[in-house]
Amino acid sequence: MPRPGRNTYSDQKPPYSYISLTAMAIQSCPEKMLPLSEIYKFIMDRFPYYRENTQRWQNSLRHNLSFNDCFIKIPRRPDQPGKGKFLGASPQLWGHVLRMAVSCGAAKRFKVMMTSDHLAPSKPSDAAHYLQQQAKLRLSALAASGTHIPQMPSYNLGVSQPSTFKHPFAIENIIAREYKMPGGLAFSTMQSMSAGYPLHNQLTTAWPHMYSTSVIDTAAPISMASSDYGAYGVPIKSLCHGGQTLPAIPVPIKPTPASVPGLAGLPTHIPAFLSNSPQSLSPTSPQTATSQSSPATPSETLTSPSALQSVAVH
DNA sequence: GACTGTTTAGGCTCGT
DNA sequence: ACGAGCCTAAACAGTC
Repeated sequence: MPRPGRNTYSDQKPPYSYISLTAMAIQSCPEKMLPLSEIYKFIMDRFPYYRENTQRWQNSLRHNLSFNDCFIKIPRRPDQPGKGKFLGASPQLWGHVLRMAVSCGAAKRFKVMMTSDHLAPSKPSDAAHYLQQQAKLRLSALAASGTHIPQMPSYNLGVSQPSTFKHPFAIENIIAREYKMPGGLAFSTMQSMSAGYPLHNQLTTAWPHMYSTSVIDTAAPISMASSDYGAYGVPIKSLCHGGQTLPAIPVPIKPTPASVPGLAGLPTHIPAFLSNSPQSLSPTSPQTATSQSSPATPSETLTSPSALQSVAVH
């Protein structure tokens, strides 16, 4: 099978949702946040498909970013004039991935997108099974770290056998080709997200005067299985933000509803553990600097059912 | 004026 | 048939 190069996928529409594409762009950036224009650039640079009809897909992308709460918007610093805010990943992205696994929506879409090429020898169900496996691993890891983990009786996260599925469209396969750290660690940007909550990085970058480095979460990175990629190749550990503090400044893109259809069986406090309270995971910093002054409290932002609902494959 | 962000509406595909 | 998820188009308001 030919090794896919940067342009191998050429003009075919990538099997990614706009959410995934945006996540890729954000993760490719060391600051873990990008303005909209840079996200456009990232997508067009890597996916020739998106070099055409820019108005169409960019409008769709903006729609998704606005409609969904997988991303947070970080205001520009006063010394960073420009249009629009910076976009950063929110823990809802993990909920997005988890829900994909639960609903097998990833497999559904994956089947559609991949059956026509030679890139996905795995069964479509493997993607969903793998996501479930990774969700289970994440839950187990959080349990081991002492974080309260609610029961999830409505969801079968158990998988007998982890899949070795790795999609050539995997984010790291795309990003790593160009985003290697000086030390040659190709995936260090991914791992940095798994080791610490990217929001901290985002916020200290955007508002260094507000976010002291003392709030860096020192919780150990969660050890994942050898393969950490879900459907679409989205590296789950980079999306779930295990072991993080939760700055309060980010506001949900849209108000989170009190209840979300489709998550009826899900305990409403699940996002609380996904977000990992500072108390449980940031011993050196019981409270983030601004957790009291934010217009949107972490609980409002991250513990609503919508945190897991988010937007599937958008 | 161009860009950004939000909202509404409709269409398509797929699973139930 | 129906609902869910996703994509696209369009309109509008705000910002730079």
